[in-house]
Amino acid sequence: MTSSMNLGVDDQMELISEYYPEFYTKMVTQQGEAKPRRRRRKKSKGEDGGGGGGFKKRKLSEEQVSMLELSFGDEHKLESERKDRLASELGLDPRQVAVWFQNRRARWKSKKLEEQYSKLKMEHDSTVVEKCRLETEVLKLKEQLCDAEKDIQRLLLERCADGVSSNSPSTSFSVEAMDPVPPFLGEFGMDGIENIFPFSGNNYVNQGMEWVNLYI
Amino acid sequence: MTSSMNLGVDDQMELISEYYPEFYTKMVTQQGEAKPRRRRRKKSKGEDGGGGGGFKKRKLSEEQVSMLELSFGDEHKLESERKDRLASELGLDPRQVAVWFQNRRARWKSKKLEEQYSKLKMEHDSTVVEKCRLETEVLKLKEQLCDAEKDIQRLLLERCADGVSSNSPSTSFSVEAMDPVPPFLGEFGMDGIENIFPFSGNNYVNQGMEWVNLYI
DNA sequence: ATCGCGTATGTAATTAGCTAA
DNA sequence: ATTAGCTAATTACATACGCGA
Repeated sequence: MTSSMNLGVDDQMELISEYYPEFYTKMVTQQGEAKPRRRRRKKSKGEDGGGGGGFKKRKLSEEQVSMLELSFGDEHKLESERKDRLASELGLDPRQVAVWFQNRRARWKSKKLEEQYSKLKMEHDSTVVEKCRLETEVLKLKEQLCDAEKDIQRLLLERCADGVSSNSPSTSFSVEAMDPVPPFLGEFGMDGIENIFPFSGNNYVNQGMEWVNLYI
Repeated sequence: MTSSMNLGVDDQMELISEYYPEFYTKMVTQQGEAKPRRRRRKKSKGEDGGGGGGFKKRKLSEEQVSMLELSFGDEHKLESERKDRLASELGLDPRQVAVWFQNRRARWKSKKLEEQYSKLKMEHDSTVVEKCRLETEVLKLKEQLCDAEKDIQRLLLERCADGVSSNSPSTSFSVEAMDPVPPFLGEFGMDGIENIFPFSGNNYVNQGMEWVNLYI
């Protein structure tokens, strides 16, 4: 509806012939068929290829494509020399070869991107599983720690109760033990415990059992 | 120049409009000039036989595109009715409108995919960070648990040493009275031990249970 | 600096295969 | 069974950018 018809038919034909120069079109057919009046191409396969109104054969032959693929596999870049060689070998215009490579690179890129996506997806999923596992482990450990703390409190109370007379050089512990112990050993809260039990040094963990000597 | 000499002008137009619908759409925008004659294309691909001339401008005008975008924003699918309406409003072949929508959907899809990728990437990264945090937390908790366990061992030894003379097994249970720990202790068959050490029997004991033998 | 070339990106159009009305 | 519309892949062209002689 917009203007469009300000060009004459000749001009349009000129444009057509410029746009679709024969070298890629292999043209043809020119079937004398009367008029494709109004008809939309009755697609279905054969019609076009055979002689229906097909103007051009834009599709590359299988051989051409496989050759191009082979070359692409060697190297995604296309130097002039290779381009010209391929073009003459395959009977194509160098321009076609160049365009094919451009498009092939684009395709390769998006496929690559898709691969990366699914790779990342896998990685992510397994990381999520790991994270869940760690979360439950943390919960379990916290619970255990809580229980252990309760045991310690119990033992301390017990000792405090019947150990007043005994030789424990650290009666002060008992007093300290009465302090409100942090109900839940905080994420980083060994401090409370250490204050209460100064005998549990930081590093004795490494060696393990020397402390036994103190009591044996 | 091409092979259409045996078709009348009308037929040519029909073919043209069928295969190259863009020819009766824009062209305009080309500053009025009836004949876009000779070269504009600098050169390079120049060859192009024939007559050089013109350019094609197959691009849709901005107005057309923005209209289409608007419509696409409303709804990605395109019903016939809308297609025809748009086509006549924009002076395009319905086929063009359909093609535009198809391509637009494809673009939209790949953009969407890209978004999803970066979203997943973000998510993944933050999950990895979380996982690291959890790992260190697990280590810390294990250490704390180990320390607590050692304290318990020490206290038990202490109690044993003290209590040989006057141990009141019931005293420890008085402590237990104030312990609201639910007795879900038996998971790992600690029954015998719990009788002796009625602490919250939990898995944490399992880790270093060997020492218990010393007292049994 | 300009030009030529290759590349990257975006868009238009075509084709083949599939599906549903 | 035909037909229209869709997706996915292809082919082609244009435009813009970078680089090197």
